[in-house]
Order: sequence, then structure tokens, then C-alpha cells
Amino acid sequence: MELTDIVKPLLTWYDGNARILPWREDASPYRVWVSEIMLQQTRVEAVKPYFERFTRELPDIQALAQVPEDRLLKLWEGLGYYNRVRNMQKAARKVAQEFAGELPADYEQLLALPGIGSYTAGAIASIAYQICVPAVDGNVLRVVSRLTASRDDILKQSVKKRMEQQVGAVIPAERPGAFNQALMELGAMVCVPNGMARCDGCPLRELCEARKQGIVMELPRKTPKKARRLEDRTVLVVRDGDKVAIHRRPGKGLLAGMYEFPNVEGFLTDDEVLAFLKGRKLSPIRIQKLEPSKHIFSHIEWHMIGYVVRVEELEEMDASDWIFIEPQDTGRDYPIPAAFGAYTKYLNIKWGLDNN
DNA sequence: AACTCGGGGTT
DNA sequence: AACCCAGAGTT
Repeated sequence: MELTDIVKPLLTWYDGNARILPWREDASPYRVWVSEIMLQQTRVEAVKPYFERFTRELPDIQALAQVPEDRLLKLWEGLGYYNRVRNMQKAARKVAQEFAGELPADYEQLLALPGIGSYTAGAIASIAYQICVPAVDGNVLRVVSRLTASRDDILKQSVKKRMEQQVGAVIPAERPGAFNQALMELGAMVCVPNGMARCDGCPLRELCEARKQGIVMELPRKTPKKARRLEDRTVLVVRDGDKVAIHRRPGKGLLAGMYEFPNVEGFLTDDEVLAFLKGRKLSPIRIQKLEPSKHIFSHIEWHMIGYVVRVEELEEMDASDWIFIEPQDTGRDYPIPAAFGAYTKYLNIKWGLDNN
């Protein structure tokens, strides 16, 4: 089987089965760019509502370059991998400066922009500018592994490079964007991971080497991932009247620049929490345990317990990095990661004058 | 080459 | 519980 044989049946299948997606309706370079960044390690269905809201508020590169960081993160809140959007803004500013606000129609220049790697550069170049370069993502690695019955580890960069070359060699000059998208669409809809591939509906079933050898389910091969590390944390809902304390995380590292409830490593007892607050010159009036919760990141697992603590704010309070916010301000202004989802409801409570 | 960086849907 | 998703950047 020559890989070039897949082109015609694949494109024919794609023409009849391509999903209708917002970024396909109007495939301007900017919209393709935004969609490709959002789609990194993120499913199509999860991206759709974010894409609509993001492009409505930031319809062009200029708007993206100028929006404040908190607002930018708020538009990304819940999508994860927040460096994606910070890098995209860096790139937008660079494009505004160096390319007169127009995304370059060149693979190497795209590749040089922050947040754009080989996949995304290939996707933008081929889909928005009809340039003949491959766009090899996880779908394509799986599809090519099976088509060629490759038992190589697709996480190795040498294997990825080889498959990029293999795909690059058969891209049809007339429809590079459609071809790349067709490979991904096939991987997402037919040649699926996790369980049975839908080979009966595959336009390439007669060409597929893995199917001939009966090893479709064995492919692709990947090195197993390292186990997640577990962390215990104590989350504090510190309330002064109706206001609740939040804190901005550092500009680097996990959840950089996002807002959170004050929290500390380990599972603290009531007394330890009270001591912690007094250490910051806050005077606790009442403390109550909240429900425990768990959040799973890709490489960390947080086990959390929570307390709501009512305090009186003293003048010499040593909590200058805490912001006491009104309940109604939360949702509007502060990007808060999903990890704190079990406790964010306490931001919106009108506590009132009761004894809580 | 190994590690960091989110969140959620599927199986 | 394990896998994986239209990956990229850093070490």
C-alpha cells in the first residue's frame, strides 16, 4: 500500500462527513488560529462555546493584543492550560508589531510565534493559507500508525517527525487544509482511541495494514505515563461580613495568574486554621468545616478539605495579598480555576446578618 | 528525553 | 480507574 492511495477516498469521505464547526464556517486566519490553540489537548465539544464567546469579544488580533490579562484569563476560565492564551496574546502583540497585524502566511514564521508548534503552524498554514505542510496531531499519529501497522512509540519525537514526513509527502496541492482536517476527522470519528475502532465505516479499510494484520486494537503504541502525585490542601473561605477573601496566584507555574481561595498545604485542624489566621493578624470569630473535595490535574491530584471562617479585619492585618470581594463581583471579574469548584458557591452567598 | 501545564468526556 | 483529547514550552 502506498500512502498516496488514501488521498482520493479520504477527501471524498470528508466531503460527505465533515462536521459543521464554527471555525469552518468562516475560516479566517485569526479564527483558525484561535480554534487551533483552544483545540490543543481539548475536545471539539468543549471548545465550541468558548470559541463563540472569545471571538465575539475579541474579534481580531488587535483586540486580542490589547485586552487586560484578567479579562483574557476570564474568557479562558475552565478550559485549562492557561499559558495557551497568554502565549497567544504575546504572539498577537508580535504580529501587530512585526507583521502589521496580519498572521504570516508562512510555516516557519508561524512556528516562531509563542504557543505555535509544529502541529499548529501546519494547521494554520494549510487550513487558512492553503500551504502544503502537514498538521500531525494525536489523531493523525493514531491513523498513520494503523494505516502503516507501525508499532513504534508515537510519543518519540523521531517517530512523530517520520510520520510528518510521510504525511507531508502525499498532501494534495489543491486541498492541503481539507486533507489535513480529513485525517484528523477520521481519527476523531472513525479511527477512534479507547475501544473499538469503527472500521466498518472507514473509507480506508481496504488499505489499512493494521486491519489486514488484525492488530488495530494494539495500535498506536505509547510509553505509559508516570503516576500523578497526591497533594493534601486546606482551603479557606475567609469571610468578613458579605465579603470573601481571594488571592492571586503567582505569574508562573500551576494556574499562573488565576485567583483562588487562600489555601495551605496539608490537612489543618480547626485550631491550626485559627492559629494560621491569627498569625496574619486576623481575628477569627467562628469556624465551620466544609465538605471535602478532590480535583485531578494531568500530573497532580489535589485532595482538599475546607473551612469557612468569619473574621474581623484588623487595621494592621497582614494579608495584603488577599482581596476581599463582594459576592457579585466574583463571577464577573476574577478568573478562578475549576479546582476550587466545590467551594466557589460560597463566593456567591449573601451571608446576611445571621449568626453564621 | 523527561517534565510541566487543566479539565472533562469515554470506556 | 485508565485513557486521551486538533500540544507547546521548559529543563
